[in-house]
Amino acid sequence: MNFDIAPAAATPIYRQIVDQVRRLAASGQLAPGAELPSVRAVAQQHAINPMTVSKAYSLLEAEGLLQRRRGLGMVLAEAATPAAAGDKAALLRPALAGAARMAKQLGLSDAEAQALFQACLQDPSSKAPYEHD
Amino acid sequence: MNFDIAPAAATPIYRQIVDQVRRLAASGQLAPGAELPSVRAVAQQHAINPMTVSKAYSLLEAEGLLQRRRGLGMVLAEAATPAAAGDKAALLRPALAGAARMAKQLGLSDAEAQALFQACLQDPSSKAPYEHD
Amino acid sequence: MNFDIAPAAATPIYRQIVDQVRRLAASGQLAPGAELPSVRAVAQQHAINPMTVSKAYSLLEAEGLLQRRRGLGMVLAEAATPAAAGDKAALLRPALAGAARMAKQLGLSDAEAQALFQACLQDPSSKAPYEHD
Amino acid sequence: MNFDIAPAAATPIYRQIVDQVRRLAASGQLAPGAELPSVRAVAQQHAINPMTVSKAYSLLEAEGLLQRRRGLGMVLAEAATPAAAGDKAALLRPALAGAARMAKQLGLSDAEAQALFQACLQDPSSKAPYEHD
DNA sequence: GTGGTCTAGACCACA
DNA sequence: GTGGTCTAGACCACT
Repeated sequence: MNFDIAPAAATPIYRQIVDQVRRLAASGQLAPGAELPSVRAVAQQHAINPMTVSKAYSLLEAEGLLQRRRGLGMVLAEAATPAAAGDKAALLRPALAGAARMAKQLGLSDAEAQALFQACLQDPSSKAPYEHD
Repeated sequence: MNFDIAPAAATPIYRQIVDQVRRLAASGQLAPGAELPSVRAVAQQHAINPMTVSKAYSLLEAEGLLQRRRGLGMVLAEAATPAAAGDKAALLRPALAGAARMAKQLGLSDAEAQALFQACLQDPSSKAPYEHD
Repeated sequence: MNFDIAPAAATPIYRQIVDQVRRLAASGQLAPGAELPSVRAVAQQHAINPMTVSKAYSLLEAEGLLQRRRGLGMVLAEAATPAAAGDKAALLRPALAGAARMAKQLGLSDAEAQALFQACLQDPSSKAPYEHD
Repeated sequence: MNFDIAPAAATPIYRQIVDQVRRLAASGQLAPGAELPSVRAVAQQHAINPMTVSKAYSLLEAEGLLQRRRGLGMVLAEAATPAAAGDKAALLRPALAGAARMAKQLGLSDAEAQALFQACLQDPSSKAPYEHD
């Protein structure tokens, strides 16, 4: 399991992790009982502070999404079943709504905006949103 | 000219202004030479501090998008044609790319994501993205 | 007589005028009794506010360098004889001293700095110093 | 690392900092990855407001010359090689070009101007340029 | 510890 | 009228 982290992005690192776990859990790509990479492993891999990863995990634990298994690290909580389509939509909508407002301000037609989105869906490269210059 | 400001959003106010001017300039809705509302006017209208508005304008000036007409106010730079102000697509793509990655992590199909985006384009309500809790 | 005015520069317009008249008078390029261009002419030629030109002339009058001849406009005061070389140097030194400090911070040798200055002396084009981005 | 700040000069403090960092980066005296003194440290050392320092750093970040290491401080951007930071000559030329035009207006010969510049290079004392009266 | 953001208010300078 | 600059102090967020 790899997190997709952009240290220079505007969204704080701990939040990038939290949001990603939420989404992976909602989609079922992370199954109940599945182990998460250790704090140290994540920290080392992305050259970030272990405290940052730990903070993210702690938040997810407080939320009930993760469980601490002694000596084993964190695993996805058994109760964390994949979400219904509606719930998934709720996690995605804010981002899309923001993009939609931007498209309007840019004077793009709905068709143009959708074409651009389609391109992004097919090409998963490119950077994170809201980066500071 | 009115800015669309959400004081409670996670994105700082000054940045909301900066981003909006960029998009309005790129779309041509703000023509080169056009006057921007005065710092004091914007501040009063949205009940925010003049310095916050001033900060946004200063950044845009440093960026070359705005020019100071001394003692008169700020105008959109003559050189800031919609083309020069940056591709519309370039201003929108980061947000869409981020949303696309989220959709993948949620296990949504491209069609599902597109449908949700379509809904957002037609319903301009809803909140700003990336709000902190 | 033409003033060399850069409306976008950091130094205020009125001060650009004041300093220029001082230098032209010190050098003798503007002789005692010589007429200065009218406020309206300068304002129109450079698309600046007549009040700005007027302010500059008033300051120079208060300084004794200009005299108001009724119906004739401003003329250089009879008492304004060309300055000695030492005085001219005094008007130029601050600018050169600032440039010298910059050269040091840039790690340029004296020879390199002088070569660059020599180039500037021979090519009178290029922009004003201290422009805001 | 110490900044050279003149609180009484006409050039605003934040701009003195910005310009100095630019020059130190261009000269290589500040290497990519090097840490800058903290906002609070600079503020305390020169008895100025932290926001003033912060403003300078923010501008330099927007410019791409500095990068924020969250929670740690600012470092010179990795991409900011002396070359990329802008030609040394480009940073010095505007000041020299302005001085050259002044010299012409003063009726000084190139040799006289050069001699005066030479003196300034050897005597690093003297005041900042463009002080308002 | 770090920087970011905003406020409130002051004073200046320019046109 | 306009924006620019700085201060003092608050609170937040990240590491």
